[in-house]
Amino acid sequence: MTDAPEIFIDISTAIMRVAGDDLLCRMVEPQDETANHRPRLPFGPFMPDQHRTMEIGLRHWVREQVGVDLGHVEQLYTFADQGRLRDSEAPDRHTVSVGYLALANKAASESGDAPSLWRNIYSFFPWEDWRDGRPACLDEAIIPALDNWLTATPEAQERVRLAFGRDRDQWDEEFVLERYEILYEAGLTEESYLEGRSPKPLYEGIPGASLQLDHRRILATALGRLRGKFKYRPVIFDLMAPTFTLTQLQKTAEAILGVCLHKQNFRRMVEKSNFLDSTGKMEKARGRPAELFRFRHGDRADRPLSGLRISSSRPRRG
Amino acid sequence: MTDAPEIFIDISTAIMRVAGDDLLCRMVEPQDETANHRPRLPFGPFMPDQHRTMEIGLRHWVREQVGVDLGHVEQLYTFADQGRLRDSEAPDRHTVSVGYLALANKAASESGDAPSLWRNIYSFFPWEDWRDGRPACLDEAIIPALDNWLTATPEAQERVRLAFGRDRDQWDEEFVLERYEILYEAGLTEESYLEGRSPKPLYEGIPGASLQLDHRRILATALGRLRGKFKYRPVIFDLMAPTFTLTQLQKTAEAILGVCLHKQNFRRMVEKSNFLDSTGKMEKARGRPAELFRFRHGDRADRPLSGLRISSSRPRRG
DNA sequence: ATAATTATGCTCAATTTGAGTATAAATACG
DNA sequence: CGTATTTATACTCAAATTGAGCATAATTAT
Repeated sequence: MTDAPEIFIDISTAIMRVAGDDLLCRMVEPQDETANHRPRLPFGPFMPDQHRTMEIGLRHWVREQVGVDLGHVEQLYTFADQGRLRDSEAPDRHTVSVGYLALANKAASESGDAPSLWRNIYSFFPWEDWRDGRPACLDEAIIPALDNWLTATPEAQERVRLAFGRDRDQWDEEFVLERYEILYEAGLTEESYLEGRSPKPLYEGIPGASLQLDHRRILATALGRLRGKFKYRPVIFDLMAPTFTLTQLQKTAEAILGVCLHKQNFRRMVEKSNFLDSTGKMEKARGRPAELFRFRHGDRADRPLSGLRISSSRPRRG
Repeated sequence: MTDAPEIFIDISTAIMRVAGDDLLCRMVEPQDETANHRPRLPFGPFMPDQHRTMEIGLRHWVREQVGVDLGHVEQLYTFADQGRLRDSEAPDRHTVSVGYLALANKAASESGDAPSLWRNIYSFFPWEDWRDGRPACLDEAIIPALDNWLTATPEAQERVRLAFGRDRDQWDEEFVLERYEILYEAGLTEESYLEGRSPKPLYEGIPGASLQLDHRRILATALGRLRGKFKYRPVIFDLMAPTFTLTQLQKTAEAILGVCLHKQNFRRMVEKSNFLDSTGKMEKARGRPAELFRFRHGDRADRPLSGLRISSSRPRRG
């Protein structure tokens, strides 16, 4: 065994929040000119001398860089491929990147925080939002560009078909990372171009903002994980205010999944799940007032919020 | 920002295989006397100079240490808590541990490999095997010991109830890691004693062999992940021979889940999933011959093997 | 007053699930 | 040779769940 060379570990966190119909992620704006003006996630090195665990390290950097109050925190994945995280200041450094998903407590994060730093997650992945029907960018830009790439790379055919709906409407909303990776490999992201993977800026017709380093990859992992996880664990309540209406809960679920749900069936499923306590109160808004509910902690918490299998009443809305 | 101190990364792999009714994991026997004679998983340092990705590094160490042919490979988790991976030779070193799950191709791994190095996974987690009914060790040793711990640690009550069946038979077979972590924290594993977390060897009444370093923790993560994953992705076929009967497939599913399944319903579900092609052949054994099937690759592969929600016809057998 | 809007209650057919019973095709063994 | 045993497979049936929609209630907007 040769002795191992020096390695640095970066911890990056995708902090999510919901506001109205939008799923938001907290950004840090670039501070210098070298970084191409792209935003980034809060991140910093893991320092085992000062941080007993990585989660402690993560909370340290989040507090220091964005000061958001975190609820649920979950490790996503450790990325170590060389060439996907090149630091422009130290290109030879070996860096491994550990990505985390964190949910911001809604009440705490809405007060006194620069709202412009919270970006709609679908501004980075426009093809993932099907709430207004199939995203136009798929047929207008992405599929043609991928078809073009596939003529040169026929062995990727199967992967592409699996990730981007075979036949027609077979779209697994959890394959967020796989779709982003395909676009990266096909040279259809700004990141692939900047990292020298694509000779020409093929990404220019493709919508979706890019981020620094591998942060968009981490964000894709975070969205995919959140979409999967909230189907069988009640993490969605971390994104809600202390009390909420069933419509607000549904809008949150739809923002996460990027799909519309059948209202009456959503209500039926949620009621049966036994996760809600009714406060007697009502929320007044436009039409008939809606009852306000509260998440039932402890007791039966952490039971699968089962049945949240989408029934996706397609278009509508808009 | 202080500059970060030197860190080493270990990659450890739980390689799984099925033989008959047993789910096996490949071990490496300790080579010196210092290591307390406990077995370990194949592992080695991540060397970014030589390995472009961690998966390449993993395959390198696996080839060198055990020479098993790997099928599906999947990253599990990155553990970084200080004090859970102390190397007796270098106690001050900062080591981060990345765990992987790998499935051994059955055909390849059965030939010419020391069978004694493949250990039944339930020898490390006897409380996870419910195929013969509720494991006796739960009521005889584990629950009483945990109750004892809970009197000193009442805040853990909820966690314990969630992981180890509340009321009666509510047991989520995917919470393998959480259960192991609770036992570790309660001082009921050999690891907690050796790492100085438990002053007295409380683990002595609790069945289940221990491993070196944090390898049993990685193994718990691997089992939990496998139990979850094969319900919605067809990874189970990586554990099968090229052709197999439905009973063999079911035995494999039961070995993974640690639970018995209803035979007719399992058959119905598998047939509807469209994953199988029938070879015309028959397997002769004891009773009526069974048809041999083959996994249908490509075409519809990687569709959720949905409906593999256990119906668990409890005891029987034995 | 009436339209528009939102919430909620209820129905109904189709499908899926859980738990069997029944029968078929082999071997084991006296 | 015949009968028990073993294993595989086919089929049934009620209960529960799902997908889709209709109907009605309680507000605000005009």
